[in-house]
Amino acid sequence: MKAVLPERVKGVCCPPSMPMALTKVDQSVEVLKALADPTRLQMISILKNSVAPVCICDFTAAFDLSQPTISHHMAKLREAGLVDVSKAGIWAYYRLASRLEPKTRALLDVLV
Amino acid sequence: MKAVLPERVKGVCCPPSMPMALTKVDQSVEVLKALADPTRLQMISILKNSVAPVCICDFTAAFDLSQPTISHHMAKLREAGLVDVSKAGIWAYYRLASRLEPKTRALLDVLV
DNA sequence: GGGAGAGATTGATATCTATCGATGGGATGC
DNA sequence: GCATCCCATCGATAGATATCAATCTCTCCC
Repeated sequence: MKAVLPERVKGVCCPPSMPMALTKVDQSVEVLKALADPTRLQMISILKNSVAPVCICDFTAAFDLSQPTISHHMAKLREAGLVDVSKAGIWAYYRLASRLEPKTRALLDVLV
Repeated sequence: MKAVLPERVKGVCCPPSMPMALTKVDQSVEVLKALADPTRLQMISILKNSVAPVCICDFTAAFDLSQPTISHHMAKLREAGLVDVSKAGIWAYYRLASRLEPKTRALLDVLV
């Protein structure tokens, strides 16, 4: 359990190299922020476990939140590229995005 | 591409069942919130790619942020159970938590 | 055309979060 | 003991976020 530590002198630090490209960090953070909310994570979970697109009115009925708030959360998921929307008459149907990045797909497979 | 939609009558919604337990949702959200920040995601990436524990002074030197801010971010990772700390004299060394939940481990494997 | 319903947008507000300066708590070394 | 260094914590503040009421847009139906 004893790990090898670098020789260290007072006031001298050894800045580690950054293994992740900054663009990749920002992309991942955008997706993580979209998922880091109980309502949105449950929405994604529901969509991932649904074979058919889900009417957003069903989410509004299921959660104890106002209609604008549900719409706001779904918009966040849309902006992050996680869901696609299709209109059918006066209803809006959402589903998991069909063209997800492989890494994002893997992330959702682990999460939900 | 045409999906089968449920028969729908005005004003009648079909609340979907919640596939995720609420406790699991909250646990996941806590980890996701800890990771949903560029600085913290890079910290985790660095720790995951390091064989030896990393002195927090090295993070302070690497990022363009004040020492209290670096300490604050690392505390967030600590509170989420993602990292362990060990003191060596006046230095604090951080490493990826040894007893990570399998799901959390899988999450990090996908992310970094 | 006009009324009604679904959903998105806007505006306002309260809460959370990231950041920094200042301070405190140990450990080291003189 | 006392000065110094590292790191955590506290206090304050600016910016981001979640939430709701009100409004707007679009579609459907009479």
